[in-house]
Amino acid sequence: MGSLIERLDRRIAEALAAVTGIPDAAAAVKPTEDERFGDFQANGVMSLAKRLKRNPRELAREVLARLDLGDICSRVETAGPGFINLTVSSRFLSAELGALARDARLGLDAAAVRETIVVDFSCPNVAKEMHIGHIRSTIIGDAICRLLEARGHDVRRINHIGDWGTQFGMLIEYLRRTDPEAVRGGKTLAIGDLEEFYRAAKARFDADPEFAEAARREVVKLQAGDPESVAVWRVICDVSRRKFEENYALLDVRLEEMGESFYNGFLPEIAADLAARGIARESDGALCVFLEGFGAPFMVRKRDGGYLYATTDLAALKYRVEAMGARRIIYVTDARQKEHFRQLFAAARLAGYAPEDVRLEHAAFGSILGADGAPLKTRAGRNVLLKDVIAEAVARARRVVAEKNPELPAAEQDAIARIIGVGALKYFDLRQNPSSDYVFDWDRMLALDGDTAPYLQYAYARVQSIFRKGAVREEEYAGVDPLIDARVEARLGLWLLRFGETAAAAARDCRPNIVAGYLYELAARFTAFYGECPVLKAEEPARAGRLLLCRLTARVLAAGLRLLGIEVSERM
RNA sequence: GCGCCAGUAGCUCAGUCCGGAUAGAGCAUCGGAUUUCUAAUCCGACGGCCGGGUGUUCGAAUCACCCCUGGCGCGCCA
Repeated sequence: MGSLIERLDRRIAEALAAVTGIPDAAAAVKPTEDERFGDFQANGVMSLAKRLKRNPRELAREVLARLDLGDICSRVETAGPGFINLTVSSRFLSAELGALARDARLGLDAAAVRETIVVDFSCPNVAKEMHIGHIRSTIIGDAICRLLEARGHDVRRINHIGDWGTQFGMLIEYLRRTDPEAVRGGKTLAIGDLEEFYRAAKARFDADPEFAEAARREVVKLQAGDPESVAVWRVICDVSRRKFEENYALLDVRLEEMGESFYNGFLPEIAADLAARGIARESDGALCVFLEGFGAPFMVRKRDGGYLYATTDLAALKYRVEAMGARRIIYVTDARQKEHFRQLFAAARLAGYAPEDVRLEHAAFGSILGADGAPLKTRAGRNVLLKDVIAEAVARARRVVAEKNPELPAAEQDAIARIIGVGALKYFDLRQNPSSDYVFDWDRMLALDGDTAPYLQYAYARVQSIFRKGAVREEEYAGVDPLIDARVEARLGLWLLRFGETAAAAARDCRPNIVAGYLYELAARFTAFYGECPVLKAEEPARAGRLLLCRLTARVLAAGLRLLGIEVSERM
């Protein structure tokens, strides 16, 4: 059936086509920004009039004469230079809300075509602790996956971890020397702190020439598949993986690991294929793809014969298209890699690894800055660890819960603090357009007022409180078409109807912030309704209708937050 | 040098792809609301040459061109 906007758009487009004879005339229906202009407006008449060199107001009147929207609207009128303003009737709104309440999907329809979509996100490096630099990719990537999954797609959440490369020689050699038992048996491992381990290995590498030489020999052995080297490499990867999983569990993020090493065997054939077909050629001893419009070539093999991340990315892309059947590949990485991905996509198209109808997207995100405007670091100038950030968010939330609701049992306070703390952390990131940088601010993130997760979660808890307080049974409101009397009810109801189209737009554009903005507005409209309209004490039939609005609000809030990977609490 | 991104209220940001009505929100500030379903709330006020300029258009934060400022990226790291 489509969203209300789509339906209005279609009807008006038909009238436009009938009047002008232009079949693809766009009605351009949008919600109004000012309520005096009704609920929706169609802007299409004006641009069409321009094209036809006609008077837009006159054209609008003709379209209006052709238009019968009596089943949806209580008022349809032309205004200004050629707008058509639409006001939805309360009878229609009531029926739509009744139908929405009976829809398990809350208007969020599955996409017309189910596609396999690869989302490449998180991607930490083995032997390094996850830090603040991984939070955006992990949180945004997860939200994008949830959005696409909600649209019914077959989403592959790929963790393209950095588990291969020259630094492994150093790490393997270091582990051999400092924990030979772990290397042999692998049962216990002395790597407590991955950051520390990496730093120590690096320090030794820089200071000890004999060690450095041994490390270089290790690289060769590892790449040649030496069993013992591979075994030690596995041990290091396993330790890292366990560390990553701790973070993912805290964040409730699920990933499928396919690291760089997975593509190792494909690299020579990629280079050979590109060279054989003349797509890449030698330059200064290196093998490069020269792409039009780029300053630098796309290098796939170094002078020394080694491969680069460009080669791995190309191999991964090819694999995803050919072996996994991806119709869309989304890379959730730092905006600084924009040029790299433009080159990667161009090279993949040129090589035929990605046919034109496979969409390649770089969902780029900006940096997290400290209060000083520089990228966020600890006071000592180190990376802020992800687990520390999560712990701090939960601890801060815990203090607030204890202050606001001291009578709750400690265990429940803990559980609520986790939901609020992690939710606040995620929401603070997701509410902004991914592409922009943002300033990290604990106080704003966990503030109880304004556009924050706690505010949304609180709105949810308040709705649930109504049902608890009134010991409301489902039969009391299920199946009714709510009476829409008050303006605040209509405003809430109209907004509830837009959940599906909003989530679909966010999924299409890889923009979780669209959902965040929607939910904030929903919570605001709900609290306005809540403040003005008594629910439990209302007379029937208003009471049942308001209960239905409350139930719908709670469901949409929970479902919407769920799309962002944020949980709700029945009480807070 | 070449390229990419950003510049919107005191602060933090939406809106820019696809041009519409008087440019929105949050915070901060100020004023108001509570015998009432969680005040972790709500209502109101204040606050803008949308970095500058030129152009296209009935109409520009949005499109084009030029300039200024800041950030970032640019062959053998990822």
